[in-house]
Amino acid sequence: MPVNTTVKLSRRERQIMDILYQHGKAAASDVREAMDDAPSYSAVRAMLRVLEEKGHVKHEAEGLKYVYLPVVGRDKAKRSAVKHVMETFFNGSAEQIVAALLDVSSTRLTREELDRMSKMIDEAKKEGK
Amino acid sequence: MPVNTTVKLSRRERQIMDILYQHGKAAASDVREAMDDAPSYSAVRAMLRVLEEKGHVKHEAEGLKYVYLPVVGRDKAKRSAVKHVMETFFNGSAEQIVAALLDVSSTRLTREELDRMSKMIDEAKKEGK
DNA sequence: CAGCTGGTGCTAATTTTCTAGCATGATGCT
DNA sequence: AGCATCATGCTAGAAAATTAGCACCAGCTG
Repeated sequence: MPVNTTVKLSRRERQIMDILYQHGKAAASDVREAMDDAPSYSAVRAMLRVLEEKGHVKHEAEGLKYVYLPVVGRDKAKRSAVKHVMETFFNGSAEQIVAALLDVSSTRLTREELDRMSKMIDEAKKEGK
Repeated sequence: MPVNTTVKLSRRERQIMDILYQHGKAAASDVREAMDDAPSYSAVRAMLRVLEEKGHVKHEAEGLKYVYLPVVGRDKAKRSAVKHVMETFFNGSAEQIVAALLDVSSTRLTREELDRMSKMIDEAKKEGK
C-alpha cells in the first residue's frame, strides 16, 4: 500500500521525481543537468539513493551507468497530478481547467489539436449516455 | 521577480500553500484542520510565519484572528500549476492533458459541462483563424 | 603499465524543516 | 473578579533533508 504520488516528498525529491517523469528515465548526471539550481553531483546521487530506499524510484544498469526510473508509472502519476491541481486550483472542475489550458497554450495549439479535443469530448458525451 | 509558484517550498510549505489556494484564505486553525497528517497547531503557525517572511503569504486581521492568504494570486498560480503538470507529464501537450482530465473525472461530468467545454474549444478555433 | 576519466558506494557534517512548549493578552462567562 | 478559552509571539530542540568529500573500481590511452 505504499508509494503514493502526492505525499511526503521533500522539495528536492519532488523536483527529481518530476524530472524523471519528464524524461521517463535518466542517469544521475542527466537529472543533475535538468536542474536549474543543481547541487553537486554527489548530492543528486545521494538523493536518488534515498528515493530508491523509500521505494519511489528504481534503477537499472544501462551500459556502464545506472539509469533511474519512477516506480509508479507515468500514467498513474499523471492522473494523480491532474486530480491534484484540479482540486487545489479549480474546485474540482474539469471545465475550468480546460479553460486555463486553452489560455496557457493558446498560441501553440493547432487546428488539428483542437479538433482532436473536440472529438474526445464528443466521445465522452456519448459514453455518458 | 521573486515569488515563483513552482520553486523552493518545502513539503509542508507546499502543502500549506495548496490549502490556502484551495480555500482562498484561512486561519491557522483552518489550515491545520485541512491537513490529514496535521502537526501541532504551533507548528502550523510557525510555518505560516516562515511563509510570510519568505513573502509567499500575507495575513490580515479578521475579527480577532488572522487569516492568511497567498501573495501570488490564484489566477497566476493556476496557470503556473497547469503549465507545470503539462510539461512534466504530458510533454507540453494540452491535448493529452484533456484526455487525462476526461478520464479522471468522467463519471462526474454532466452533459452541460461537456457542452461548455466544446464551446470553449470552438471559440479557440475561431480565434486561431 | 601509469595515469586519466567517469562511474559507484559510503560517510560525515551542515542547513533547513518541522515540531513542541512556554508566556502573554483579549474575550466571555459565572 | 476569577477562570477558561483562544488567539498571538517567540524560542529552542529534534528530525530530516541537503550537501560535500572521500575511497574505490573499470575502461581507455599514451
